Amino acid sequence: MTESQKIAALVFEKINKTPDDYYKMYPARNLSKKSKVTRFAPSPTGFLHIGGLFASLISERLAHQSEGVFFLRIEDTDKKREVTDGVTGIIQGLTSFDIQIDEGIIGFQKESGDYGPYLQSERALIYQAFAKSLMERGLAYPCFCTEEELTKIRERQESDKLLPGYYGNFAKCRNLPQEEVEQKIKAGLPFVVRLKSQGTENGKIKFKDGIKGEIEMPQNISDIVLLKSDGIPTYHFAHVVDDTLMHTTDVVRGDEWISSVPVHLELFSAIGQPCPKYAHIAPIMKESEDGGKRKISKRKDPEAAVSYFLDEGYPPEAVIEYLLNLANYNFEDWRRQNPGASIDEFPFDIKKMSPSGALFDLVKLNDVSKTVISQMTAEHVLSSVLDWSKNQDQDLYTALSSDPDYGLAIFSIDRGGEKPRKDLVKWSDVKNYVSYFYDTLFDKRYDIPENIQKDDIKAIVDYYKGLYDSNDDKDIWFQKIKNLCGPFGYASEVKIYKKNPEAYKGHIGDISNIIRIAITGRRQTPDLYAISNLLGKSRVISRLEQFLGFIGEEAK
RNA sequence: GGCCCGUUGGUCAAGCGGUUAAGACACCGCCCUUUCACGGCGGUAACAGGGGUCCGAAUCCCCUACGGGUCACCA
Repeated sequence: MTESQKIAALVFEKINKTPDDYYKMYPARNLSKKSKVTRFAPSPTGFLHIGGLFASLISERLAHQSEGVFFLRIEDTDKKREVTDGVTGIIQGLTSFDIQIDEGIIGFQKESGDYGPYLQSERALIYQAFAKSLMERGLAYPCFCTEEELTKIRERQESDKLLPGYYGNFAKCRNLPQEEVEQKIKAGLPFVVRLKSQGTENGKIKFKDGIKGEIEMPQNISDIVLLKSDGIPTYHFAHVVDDTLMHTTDVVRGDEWISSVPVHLELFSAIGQPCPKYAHIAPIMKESEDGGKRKISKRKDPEAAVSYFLDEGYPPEAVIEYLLNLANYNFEDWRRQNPGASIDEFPFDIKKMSPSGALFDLVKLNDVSKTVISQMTAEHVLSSVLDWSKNQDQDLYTALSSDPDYGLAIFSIDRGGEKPRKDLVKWSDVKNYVSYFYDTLFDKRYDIPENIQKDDIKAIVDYYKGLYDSNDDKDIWFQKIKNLCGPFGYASEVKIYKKNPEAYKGHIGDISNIIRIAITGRRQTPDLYAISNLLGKSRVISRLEQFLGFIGEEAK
């Protein structure tokens, strides 16, 4: 028995499995060569972040486009930062946005797949077996340095402007004699397990990142911590062990990890396994207070949490489309050519991802969302609004659910066809959009144009009230409005007005607008004829009377 | 500070040694139109700066500036 083996046996006396045992337990996946295995591996430290959704979306696309597997692993190795319900929040977030998880943690205390457990806190023995093997081979060692000692080292390195880290002469425990290790362990001193780095000061490593391209960096020379004093691994070690055992082929993660790639590469080589392909994605940014860019932050920006978009009532698919847009510039073109196609058919290409961080553009999201909603069926809109309003707007929910057919009729106006309207950006816009259809919701706020005299408005509405007949077909109805123009000094067609604007007070548009406002309160609505029909004669008349009363008050 | 990454209109971006430097959003104008919207047409607006290499540079190289990341028993 070598000295290293003796120390390993002492440190890990209860560990009797070897990495080989685990390789047998978790054999290669039965997938074709081109199939990618990807994962999302968040720590449950809060809600699902928009960046996390972005990374999962990309990972999921990569896997499912290649008939591979996308799994969810939870990195709960830091109990201090953990949040109750963190895991549930992440799963709910992913499910709301229709990210299909094939394997791993798939629900509350629910797991599926042959490569588990997928909760890192339940994998302690596995990491320890790998650490033991490294120690036996002299590639890891126990370190008894206290926090104070480490702080001192760091301070010295800072003041002497040396490379920070536990390496070279600073690595006091790197070559402790066996007897001393033995004695300290028997004395019950706490210790961590460190990598005995084989890197050299001037050595370089090269790797190819799927997004950033060729990158050259100095080798890792630091004896980083593998196992913390509680026996739980650090991220670095867990990543290497897990992604080896779970046969991950492509690791997609935020580019804050790029500087630890040298560590990961050394770790893979230490356990003698190939490393996966890496793709480091740039963070989603936000315009900062001083006009610059900064990473979108959980604390400052509500939109950092994906729940924000759900609460606001953005359809999940709109957010996904926007994100896809950010990921691949050609997505928009594809969508235009394939309206209605499932995003599964979009040939997502990781090489098309930008190496630099994009500003989150709410205005653009709004545009995408408008288009998405405009292409939904009335049934889809109604059920989505119902779902949303149930938790977010009781009054709206009560009104809509009281008569689903009526609601359906409302959302059917001007929907479908070649050029659907794009009035709705998100479900929270709906109340304002439908309020005039419901006496309980109607706000009676009239948006009256300034350029028309109150007396005219009053007279026009009064006159219209007299000639409105719910039995008229659309042409007759419209002809009546046209006929109304002349007597009040308005042109019955826009063209006529434009030829000779001086001759008129305005044109038929102004007249229709007044009627529109009288009935609905607002200047922008879909087809007024359809609205009137839905409202029914008595309500149209009473609306007109209500308006007349209002404008009478105003005149005083 | 060391090490990495990045920088094309307001925003997202195409571009891979020769282009009138695409397209989308936003903005403006016109047309269509019973309003608004939708749609159509058009417009304003960009290669961070400086050096090279080359007949020729947004594109290749170097420097500078700015932005971001990272240097934990956090992920």
